[in-house]
Amino acid sequence: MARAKQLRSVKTRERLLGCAREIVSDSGFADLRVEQVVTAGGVAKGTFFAHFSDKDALMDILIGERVDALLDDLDAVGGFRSIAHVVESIMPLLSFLSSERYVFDIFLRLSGALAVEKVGAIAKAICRYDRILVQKLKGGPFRQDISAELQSEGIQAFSVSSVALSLCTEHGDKTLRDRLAIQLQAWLSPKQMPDRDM
Amino acid sequence: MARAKQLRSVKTRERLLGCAREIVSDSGFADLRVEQVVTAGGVAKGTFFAHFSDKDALMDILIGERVDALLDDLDAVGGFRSIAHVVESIMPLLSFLSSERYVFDIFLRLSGALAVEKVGAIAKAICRYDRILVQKLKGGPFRQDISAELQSEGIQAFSVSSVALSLCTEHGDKTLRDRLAIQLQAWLSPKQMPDRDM
DNA sequence: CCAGATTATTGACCGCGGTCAACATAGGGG
DNA sequence: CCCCTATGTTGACCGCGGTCAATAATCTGG
Repeated sequence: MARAKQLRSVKTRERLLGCAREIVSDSGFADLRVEQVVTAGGVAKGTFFAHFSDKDALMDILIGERVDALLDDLDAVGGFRSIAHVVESIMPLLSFLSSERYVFDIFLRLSGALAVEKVGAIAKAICRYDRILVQKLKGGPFRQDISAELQSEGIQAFSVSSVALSLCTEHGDKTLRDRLAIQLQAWLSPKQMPDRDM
Repeated sequence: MARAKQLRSVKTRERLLGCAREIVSDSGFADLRVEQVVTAGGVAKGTFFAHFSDKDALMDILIGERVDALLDDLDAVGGFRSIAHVVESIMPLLSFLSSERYVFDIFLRLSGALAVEKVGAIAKAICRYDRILVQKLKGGPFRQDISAELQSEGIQAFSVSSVALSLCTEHGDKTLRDRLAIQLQAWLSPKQMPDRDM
């Protein structure tokens, strides 16, 4: 018979999460060490891994909640009115993802569900992101020949590639935004007359 | 005065590379250990890092040369004649990238030049990939409202996102190919009448 | 052929993520 | 109240990537 989780345990977990958040806000995600967290939390190393399967699982939570907060903002804006509106709306999220290479790496690695059961915070957030995009794309002033779902897929694909590029070339948000705007223009509002049936 | 690289050194490096290739062909990229390589090569661990800045640098070479070989095949086909032709042409590359999660991770991490000087094999290969795509897209039966360069960017973005998704959901190439085909159809041959000026 | 200067190699050592058998601390019947 | 069992916690230990001062091998000019 499974017994309920003890209060002591949840408190330990919350304490570790709190310490981790503090460390991240002090020195960023990439420099966080598990040792730091357990020292700050006053527990042994093993305890950490009793609460989180690995370091990535902690990062999944920390980054996932950040993304989720940014999605709250995104959710608050109305339906998309233009390409520029789309770009402006998702830029905060992309800025966060490109703020640290490590964050982007984690995000990509944990973006999908590895197994059906172990869907993490980031994976959940991405599903939510997709739902939000689809909802705001519906009825938007964009191409009608493909579904909002497919439009959303494209936005995500271009977003990821733009962030990846911006991390490589070490340019700022400016380049990211401009490149994305061009790509989304071509994706969401193609100007082609379909003269040929190809 | 800088002295020339000694023959012994080149031979050591080549031996390490050879051993590494063997190990990879035996047990894949992810399971390769630096210790394995140096043991097989009959040198000390430090020697490895005298020849490669880190393990990633070795992977960059090994994966880069694989990609380059696949690009040779791609280069051999003529200009793109259809969406299906594009998909079939690049599928070998995408299959390789999705063969191991580790390979894809390395590929993404090293896909851009971190510094201007240290452009690795993978980054070079991607540049070549882009050039090849652009060349084969020019004059293709696709949309005319955007440049071949932009078309190529989109293909790369959709490719990456398709591979990433296929790694998460653990489906085979089939799903990857189908999803990519749909996305590229919408990207390269939009069916929209531009009735509105948006 | 030798001496000094460069380059190549060595292996003990470190940092850090992750493991695990042993131990501590709760609950819940009897 | 005590014992039993499930749950929590511990810290020594491991694997593996990466470092570096010391040593060996090689080259070059005199």
